[in-house]
Amino acid sequence: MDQDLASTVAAFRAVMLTLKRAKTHDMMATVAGMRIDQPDAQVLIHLLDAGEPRRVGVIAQALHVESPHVTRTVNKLEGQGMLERVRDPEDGRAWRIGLTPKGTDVAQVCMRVHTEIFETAMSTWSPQDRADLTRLLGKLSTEMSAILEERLEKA
Amino acid sequence: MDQDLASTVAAFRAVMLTLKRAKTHDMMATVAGMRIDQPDAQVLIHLLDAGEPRRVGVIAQALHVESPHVTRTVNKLEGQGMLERVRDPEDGRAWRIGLTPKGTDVAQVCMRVHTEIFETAMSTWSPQDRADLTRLLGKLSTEMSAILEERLEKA
DNA sequence: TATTGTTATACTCTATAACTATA
DNA sequence: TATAGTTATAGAGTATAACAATA
Repeated sequence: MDQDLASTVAAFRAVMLTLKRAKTHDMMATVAGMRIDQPDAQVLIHLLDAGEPRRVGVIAQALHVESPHVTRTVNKLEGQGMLERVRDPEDGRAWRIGLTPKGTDVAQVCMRVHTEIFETAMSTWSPQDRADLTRLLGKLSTEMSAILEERLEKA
Repeated sequence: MDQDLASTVAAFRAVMLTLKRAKTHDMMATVAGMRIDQPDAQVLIHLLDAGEPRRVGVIAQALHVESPHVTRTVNKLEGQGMLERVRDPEDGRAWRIGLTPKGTDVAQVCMRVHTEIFETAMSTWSPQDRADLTRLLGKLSTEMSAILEERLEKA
């Protein structure tokens, strides 16, 4: 049983390591014909996933980074015509960051590239196995986020 | 079905983001009472997992980083008495990097801290769900590594 | 006075290039 | 000449601190 747990952690770590490294991202970006770095892709994907404009602070929280990091990424992408800033009508201090049509296109490509790797890896799986992985990873994600959030607040 | 896939990728990304950030690692290290950074922990865990001394190049390949990065980490850990270098008897150019007793202790703590988070997250799961996640992540890891390795070679 | 975001700066992690030594 | 590893350097990614503007 404990061996199972160790295997789970090891497998997760292995996938994470392959996805995290720069070469993997570069290869994916090249395949997609884009010149874009990892933080850019994360912001774009997040906004596409959200389906509506979001504040800098909200994006930072979702990506688990500090807001200055998001500010710089947003500035760059705004300069490239992928994002646009609009004053938040309900709070004069805040902005809403939204995807432009161009940004939406690029975000979709980014998401597609990520998805495609999983799709290929699972191409021979049974529908049951696919559904199970989705369900279990969803549970794992929810519960791990809650645990870590709680512990970080304590510390 | 495609929605399933998108959810899977999103869930994986969410877990990855929480684990990757510095604050999470720092919190874990503090809980474990250690002052150790992320690359250190990765090398120690890899060697513990391997169960025997390994070459620098082999470690680098397993962690998906370049060898100079491993060299520096190993130098540091050697200076702290956690690793030891022994000339490879079969190849005078190479070294075998092994855990000292102290390094083994620290590696076990590192691994335990990681494992404990997964364990807590899955504490209420059925044995079936746990076993399924282990099996499916194992498959995913194997196939994704193969795909990415193949594509990186082509590029 | 607290909060949203930005600017400025520094640190961590990782990659590339140039070199040494053995094969 | 090819390979294992190291040293030196540079880059990507992220955090912290100090500040501006609005609430």
